[in-house]
Amino acid sequence: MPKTTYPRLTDLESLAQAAECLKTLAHPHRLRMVQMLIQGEFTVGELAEACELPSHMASEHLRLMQRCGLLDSKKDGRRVYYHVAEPQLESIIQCIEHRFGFA
Amino acid sequence: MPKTTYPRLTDLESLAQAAECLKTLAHPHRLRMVQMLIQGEFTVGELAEACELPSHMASEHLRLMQRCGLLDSKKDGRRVYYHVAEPQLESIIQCIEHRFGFA
DNA sequence: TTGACGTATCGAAACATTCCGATATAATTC
DNA sequence: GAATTATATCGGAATGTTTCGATACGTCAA
Repeated sequence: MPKTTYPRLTDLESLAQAAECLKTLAHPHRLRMVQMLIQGEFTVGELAEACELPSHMASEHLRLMQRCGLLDSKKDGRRVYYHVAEPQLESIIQCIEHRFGFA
Repeated sequence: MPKTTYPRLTDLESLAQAAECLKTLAHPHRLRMVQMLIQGEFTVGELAEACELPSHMASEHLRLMQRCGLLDSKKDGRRVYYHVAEPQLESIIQCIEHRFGFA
């Protein structure tokens, strides 16, 4: 008797990578930062102010998102501008916005 | 001099709710379960086997996803069938699959 | 070249998540 | 009703995340 057949399964290693990105995104302040960054570049200080955070904490959140490839940054004098690096990020945010009725 | 203008910001409470859902989804075994469930109903045992997990752990993962509204379940005898409750879940998974090149 | 500014890093406390063995419940079979 | 099967819950150890004050670094202006 044959075993139950399942849908094709993605290997757990790829899923773990996806999960890490998602986990990084799954934070209210980080979601707000990404919502802003989808519309353009902002500095650490601007993102911090929008999230009502001390800027050293904004910096830390941004570092995490940069580390997993969601964002990138460029320096201009003593400011650092962050921007979206992952093209798919906008669609994911749109799904989320659509789901939760804000937008 | 006027303050910098930012994009309209979603309130942090809604973002926190979205973040909680995302965090729940952000786990390799849970992603695999959801990938399966998008294609139909499965029991705890089937999902556990597909993830190579003891079934009491699958049960726990499923409980978490049910608690935040991603899944729902129905009982049939001593088996419990889980299925997708959140319609937007499929699009989110598609974004992720598209991003990571599996699918 | 001193002081202020914008950003980043460090270390530790507080908190949350994951995993697992043990145990419990509920439905079925013998 | 005793044993078996499928699922769920409990408690705790291990691990990871978040936050925050303190501090450091690079850049700019005076």
